[in-house]
Amino acid sequence: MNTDTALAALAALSHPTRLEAFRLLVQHEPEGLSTGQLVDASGLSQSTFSTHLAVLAKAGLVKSEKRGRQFIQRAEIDALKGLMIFLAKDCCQGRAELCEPLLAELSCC
Amino acid sequence: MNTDTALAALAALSHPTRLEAFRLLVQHEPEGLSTGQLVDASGLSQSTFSTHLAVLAKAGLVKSEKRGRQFIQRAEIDALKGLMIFLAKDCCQGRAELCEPLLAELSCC
DNA sequence: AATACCTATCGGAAATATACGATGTGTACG
DNA sequence: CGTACACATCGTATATTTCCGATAGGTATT
Repeated sequence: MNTDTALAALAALSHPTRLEAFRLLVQHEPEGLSTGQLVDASGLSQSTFSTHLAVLAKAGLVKSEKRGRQFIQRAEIDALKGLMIFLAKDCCQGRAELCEPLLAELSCC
Repeated sequence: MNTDTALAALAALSHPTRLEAFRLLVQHEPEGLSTGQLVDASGLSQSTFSTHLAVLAKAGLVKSEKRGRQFIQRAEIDALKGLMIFLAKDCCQGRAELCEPLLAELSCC
């Protein structure tokens, strides 16, 4: 993950609607949710949510798969992993002492 | 870290200038850098950078400490850690199988 | 073929973010 | 005390984001 990709992912997740949608999709891995289900959950208009979804897709955080006449959306866990590694490397580049407590807390889950 | 705090951190880091400044500060832990040094590194005007710095500070990612007539800025590693745990919990909430490969790659650093 | 359904895109209005120079506030130095 | 310095804030112009309704483009159903 390069800087531009990380910036796109951070910007995509920095909006309440998109963060909530992404979290919802992660919770529903690996089955995914249809776009309509996500629209309903968001409470926004269909068109507005569609643009939000496009932002998540462009950032590589969500992939869609055609299923009959609807689209099933799925969270890209690898993209989240990439973003976290990008952030972690900020503090780990040759400074393991900064990262150790981070890894210790992460291993709780 | 609650959702609002995470959103503020994500938004703060989603701008090239602010992400770069934060990474610079992480690299200079624990000594920190003066605001002026950060302004110079950014290439932006002093006032513009000051507002960017305020965003990082409001998100809790940077703390400043008065040092003579200048301010020393320091990265809050704990805030980064909190954000990463917030993101990790999205995929770990009772789904350890999603998180294992993440932790495996993170332990590299 | 006609219709109903699901989602994307267009057009436009309102809100927010971003940038700068100018100015204000406080601190050290002579 | 006066001056130079370090940083924040104000005022303002521009760009971007966000939202909606309306419309377009496919896909299944009848």
